[in-house]
Amino acid sequence: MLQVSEIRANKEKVLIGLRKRGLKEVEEKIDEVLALDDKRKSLKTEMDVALAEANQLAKQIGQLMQSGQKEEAEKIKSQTSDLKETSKKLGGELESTEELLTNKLYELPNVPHESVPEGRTAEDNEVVFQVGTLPKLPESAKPHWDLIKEYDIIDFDLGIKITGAGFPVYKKQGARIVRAMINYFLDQALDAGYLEMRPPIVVNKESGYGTGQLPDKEGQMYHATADDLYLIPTAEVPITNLYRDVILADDELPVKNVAYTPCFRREAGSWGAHVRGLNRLHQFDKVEIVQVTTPEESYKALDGMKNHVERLIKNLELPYRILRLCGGDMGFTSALTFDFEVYSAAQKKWLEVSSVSNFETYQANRLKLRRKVDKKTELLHTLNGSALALPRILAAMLENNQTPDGIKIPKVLVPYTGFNMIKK
RNA sequence: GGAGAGAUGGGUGAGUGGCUGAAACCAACAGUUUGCUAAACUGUCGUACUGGGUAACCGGUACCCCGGGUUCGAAUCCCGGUCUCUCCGCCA
Repeated sequence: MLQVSEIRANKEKVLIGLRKRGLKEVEEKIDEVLALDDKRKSLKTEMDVALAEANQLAKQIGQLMQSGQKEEAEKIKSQTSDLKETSKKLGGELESTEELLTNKLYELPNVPHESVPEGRTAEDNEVVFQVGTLPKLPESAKPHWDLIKEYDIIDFDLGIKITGAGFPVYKKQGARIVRAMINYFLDQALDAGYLEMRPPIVVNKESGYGTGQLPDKEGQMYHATADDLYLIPTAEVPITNLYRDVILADDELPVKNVAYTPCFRREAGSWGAHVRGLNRLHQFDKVEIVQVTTPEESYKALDGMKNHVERLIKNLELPYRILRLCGGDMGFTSALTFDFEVYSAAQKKWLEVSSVSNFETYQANRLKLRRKVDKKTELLHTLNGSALALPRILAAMLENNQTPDGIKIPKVLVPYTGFNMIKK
């Protein structure tokens, strides 16, 4: 969530930024927040005065009682009831004002970085890199949903039987490739200096709010209502929340964590051809990298993460492009996001396989994730990126690497799979 | 699931309703002493909001798991909730 102090100090910048997202009535919303904050402050001041006076009187009564001056004490007691009433009334108003303010702040997305292009939809994203030539497959080339049947490596019908649509069962060489990729991605992250974590894959409400999935995307998460827990849509949620309510020392920074987890997404409202095969699932595997760092370092860290992801995709020998997301397409909590897409040559489609973002202080503010600078506390910056999400990588790999003899496995994965070709 | 115990600052842990934002100890930080290390000594040592000041800083309020209540006054008493631990049961 945005900081009111920031909004106040840099109102113009905030307005310009939020307009880039195509947010309606930005100025009204900002002014409303500022007005509520003013109201909050004056109520607080007023209440503090009343409370201070009441405390003062209570102290006096205590002293009088102890020295046995009961009548004097009783006299003062009668003065306190007014104060009590006013502070109670002000307290109530203050509480409702604060609640309203927080709700308004929850509705404001992060302010995009200045490099974020204006725009509404994915069409407006800026392609910052794209490989020179895209692979051309013969006419007989098959999309991955046909290939997985042919080679019997993923079974959607079995998934439907035991769970439902969008929950595939990986089989035989398919299962082994998934395991190989997870290990390869984790090892690569370890080499890059990330510490491996293995978090729970269900989280409580507080964690949902901490990283901003709640209240914004309530409907996108599976909710285990009996215990009021949520299945994670990404490892970002448990990992970043490890640092909720934490004040980090300088020598603990930067935090670099990597985690493999399954991810669960309801994908309510998704339908049609673009969800075919592995393109969009309710459960999938992902290795996620997370960093916590200082405001000075965070964009350098973002670059580092971007390079890491790029290296992974290159090593997998997949054609790819990098997009700088436009204001309208960027996630609610992000200040700057790079998407990585690989080209899936039989579908002739670009598939998003990674999203690398800097959230600046937006998450840290909700998380209360800070460091000490001199004697003051300061919000840190959080970042994360997929490195990588597996199913679409697999889809592109299957399609692009199909040959009459089978499907080739990229060289870097062979030590992990133990085979270099998927065969019937 | 059954029974019991508990929740206090970075940690351990004290706390008769007013003198407690909170003892003491440990850790941490700064300094003195010291050839170095160690030891000893001195000091600092929570967070948020808020008023004043360029600032160092000074003042106010709140916070002893959370939410209510009693009281002039609550870490302390009462009610409700959450969580943790121990034992038993069940179980990968």
